[in-house]
Amino acid sequence: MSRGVGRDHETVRGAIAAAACVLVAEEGAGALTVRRVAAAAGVSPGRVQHYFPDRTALMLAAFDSVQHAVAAEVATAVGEAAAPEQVLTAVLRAMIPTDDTAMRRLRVVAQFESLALTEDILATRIREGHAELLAFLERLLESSRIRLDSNNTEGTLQGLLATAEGLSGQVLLGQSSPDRALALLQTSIDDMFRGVAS
Amino acid sequence: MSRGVGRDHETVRGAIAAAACVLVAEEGAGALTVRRVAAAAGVSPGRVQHYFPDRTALMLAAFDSVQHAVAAEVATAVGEAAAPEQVLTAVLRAMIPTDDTAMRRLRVVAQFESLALTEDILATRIREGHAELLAFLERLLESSRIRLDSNNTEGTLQGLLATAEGLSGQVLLGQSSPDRALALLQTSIDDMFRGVAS
DNA sequence: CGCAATCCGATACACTCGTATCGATTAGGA
DNA sequence: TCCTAATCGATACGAGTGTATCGGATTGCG
Repeated sequence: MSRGVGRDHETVRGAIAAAACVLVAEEGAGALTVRRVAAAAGVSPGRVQHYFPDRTALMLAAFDSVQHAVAAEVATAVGEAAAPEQVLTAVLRAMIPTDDTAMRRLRVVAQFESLALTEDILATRIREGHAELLAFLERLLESSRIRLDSNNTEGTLQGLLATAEGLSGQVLLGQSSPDRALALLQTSIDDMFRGVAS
Repeated sequence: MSRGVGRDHETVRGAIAAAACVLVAEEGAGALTVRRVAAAAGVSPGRVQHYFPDRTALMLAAFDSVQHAVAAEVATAVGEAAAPEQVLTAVLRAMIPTDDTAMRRLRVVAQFESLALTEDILATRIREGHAELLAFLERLLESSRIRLDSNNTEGTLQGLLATAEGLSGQVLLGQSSPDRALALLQTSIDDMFRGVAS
């Protein structure tokens, strides 16, 4: 079944999109090309063209691929934690790359974020994902007995997310080691939980 | 004096680099091309080629252009402030884009940061600039009577810078309004100055 | 068994890219 | 004055790009 109608469309699409992601991680967003993605996936350029009509469609599929990977990472971080505070901490720590795979994944995310400054469709999707994560964390804290100070849960969470994103960028650029970034993030989290009537 | 030896080399180079910056701000890093930069600068492609031997040289010149603009912005922010706390606050607030020009400037910085994930030379220069800013702020606070808590001035500053960078990214992506980002940044700064023996 | 739909490789075309090169023009020092 | 070096525009070439198109191969349904 190497040809014909029998192929699982979504499987092939996903494999090509995944190959596109590792290509972006290693060579940047400028490598998002039909022929180079085909080479990275070990596939003929015609096949890539068959599954993705546009270069834009290829780009969006690659973005969906990382976004799903990030969502899965967050899900496992949530699953391993018990108390709401631990969930929040786990999610935030997952935004700091420590091993190679997280490094690659976050490099891809960074590349797409810079692409989003030009491509409006990407910006919209990133905004949606960001809002979804924020809402999830907000519900998490509000449904628990945890009440952050200054009755401004959303703002506090947004600040924490910004800190984690900034630290992630510092690690990606080699300005800070992963351990140092994790430590700084932890102090920010602790500062937030301090002065809280738990 | 439109031709010949009389031209001021650095002036022309700077003008082309500046045009390259606005091009990157509007169309992304993928627009960093000899011909497109020439068109944006209102200049023949041959002239751009004369002043920049490589595409890499053009890229580095454009990066130097924004870096100098950022340094100038920081300098004015420092000049307008009096007390060291005000200087720190002014520098951090300058990292959040409020008007169009700051928006464009920080968009360019973001594009170059994503390029730096692939181009090592850019990453080195960004690291140097970042370290320089960090050292400046550290000297500023240590030379004054201000002593931050936990005798960890550098770490605290790095955390604040990460927060400002993260908030800047959120504003660039439209996830947060400039006013909201400024407010969140201010609370982070206030939280830091709280519990300090001033 | 047909046969239509899908899958896939190959080719072609028009374009843009970086870069090399040539010739003309101009300014300023010998 | 004249001549060298700098400046600049134009052209050319090979490589790589997105995309359209064609033909063959394969599968599953009627």
